[in-house]
Amino acid sequence: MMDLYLLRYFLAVVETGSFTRAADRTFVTQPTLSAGIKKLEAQVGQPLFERSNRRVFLTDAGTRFLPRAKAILHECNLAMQALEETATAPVLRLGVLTTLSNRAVGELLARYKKAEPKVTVEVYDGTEQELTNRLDDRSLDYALSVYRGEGEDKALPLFDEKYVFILPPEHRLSGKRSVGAADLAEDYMIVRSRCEVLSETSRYFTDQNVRPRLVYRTPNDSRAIAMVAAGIGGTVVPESLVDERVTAIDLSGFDYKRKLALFRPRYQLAAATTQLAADFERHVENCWGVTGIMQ
Amino acid sequence: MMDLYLLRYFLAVVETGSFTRAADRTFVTQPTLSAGIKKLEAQVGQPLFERSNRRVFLTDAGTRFLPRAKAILHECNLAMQALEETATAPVLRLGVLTTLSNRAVGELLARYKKAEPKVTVEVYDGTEQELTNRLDDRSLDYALSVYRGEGEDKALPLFDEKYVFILPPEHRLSGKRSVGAADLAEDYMIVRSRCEVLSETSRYFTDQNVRPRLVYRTPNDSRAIAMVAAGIGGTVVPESLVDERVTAIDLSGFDYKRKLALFRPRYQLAAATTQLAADFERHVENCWGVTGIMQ
DNA sequence: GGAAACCATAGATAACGTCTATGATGGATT
DNA sequence: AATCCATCATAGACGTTATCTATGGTTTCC
Repeated sequence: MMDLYLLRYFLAVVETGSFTRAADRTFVTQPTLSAGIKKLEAQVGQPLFERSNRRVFLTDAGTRFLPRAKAILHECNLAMQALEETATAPVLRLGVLTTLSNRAVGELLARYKKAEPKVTVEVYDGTEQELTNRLDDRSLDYALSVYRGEGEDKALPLFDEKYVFILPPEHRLSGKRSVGAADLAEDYMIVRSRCEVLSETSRYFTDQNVRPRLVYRTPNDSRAIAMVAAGIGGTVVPESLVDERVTAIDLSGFDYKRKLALFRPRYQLAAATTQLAADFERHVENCWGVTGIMQ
Repeated sequence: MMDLYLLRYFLAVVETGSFTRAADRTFVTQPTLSAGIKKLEAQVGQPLFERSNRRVFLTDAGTRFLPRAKAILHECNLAMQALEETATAPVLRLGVLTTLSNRAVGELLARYKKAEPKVTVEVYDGTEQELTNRLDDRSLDYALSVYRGEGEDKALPLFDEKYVFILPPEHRLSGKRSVGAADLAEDYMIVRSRCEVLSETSRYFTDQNVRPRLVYRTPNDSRAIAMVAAGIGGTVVPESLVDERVTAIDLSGFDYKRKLALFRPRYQLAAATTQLAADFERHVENCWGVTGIMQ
């Protein structure tokens, strides 16, 4: 495990181009800094600098490490800032799975806002794992994500939805109700890199000896749908993501579905917010309950 | 500055609920861990645990610190992983300002993909500051962001666009070409928390003694627009974000514009990628040049 | 050729992290 | 009520570490 003071030495060398100037900047002597860099290189297991003719250059490992070192120290600063901030007015911090429909989430929260105009909802995107982690580390209160059988103390089950394949409206297949993998053999595929059924989708095609050409990959579903609408290719999405800019068709034999849930806080809420939380949970259940999204 | 080994002690205490068990988990003795927690509390300047009747509870500061401590150690793990990863096939890492139109960016990249089908483009969202930081720390190659007069070595200037106010189509003002602040005095305001002209927007209304009610705040522009379309309120957006779900009107006297630019790599590209980069820059200039977005 | 600049090593030393031993406190048991 | 047990805090000892000064080795500049 590396030491933060060594990261400071490392960044000082990168910024100054010299061990001697870096030592000045970090208020130690040059031999101390030299030994510190040596120690850091031992900790990470490979050289970070190439010393050549009294000059210092980053190695490939050093270049790769540099943004990470900055991120670590940035997180440390955020940690100190978090401690310094005065407690702000309480808000509801809601995580939302990136693959959820913006429109559906917007409508859900619009209705909630009408019912509870004083509540501030902070919305955070994330992958399943990110949302789970943030619930665990208490940086989120609630999360809308995929249900995987968690107990009722952790999750309020919501509705099911299936996956469909979306295409530009002018696509030759856009009038069809359902197609097979072979129908898409010559088509372009857009990859939503955060799709829950990414590997299933891949297997669906490879099992039928079909290999659509991958032309674009993005974690941002709105961008993926925009790319479909723009005509660059098609992609698999949960049904609720379909909008009027694209055409949805079924994939024969692709029967995967996902069930959503509202994940509950993993810590004891303050007394002042338990009623607010209960109201929020009821609202979500009313709007997105097991019978589907309320129209 | 805090020490990482102390963060490990801290998390062990949180996870086990006890200094003694945390000491076991971190392979030190209980007095060592106790002193370590004391040292960490000195470093951060406030108590993180409340010791009460031989039990340990997180203080408010400790609760606030916990996700940050986890994030720091997570970044350290990412740093180590980054060093361990073998060099992957080179890609073009493009940062895109969160307030850019998904549709416009999608079309830009769709055209590029047609011209250069073999290039993998990784797209990352961020605020201006985040994109600048990531260009600086070399975790992005290019970025599409707001131009603020940077030199040609850093940025390729693109087109201008103005800001407009968007409303749900059925709004009473939606037929008008232009409105004043007073016309919106009783309306609801959605805040795109990453808008470049957030403070100017606030000042526009307060200068005219108007205080629209803030009902929703989100960093996600797609969600903000979905909320407008859902009828919850209106918001200020750059013109290119307007789509058919909403109505755009001008705000009288709100003359702010933004100029976009393609920000260039802040390091020497490898020889193998200089041609690719030049092609990409030309593509962007052709599509989003100073005359506006190519239709 | 000598001076200057810069990184690496050696040895000394103060500071540090950890140990054992023990104290203080409160709850559980008898 | 007395005793035992569990747990955190403190004290002192000690091995290790981070930093210092001194100096060596190499390269560049004048």
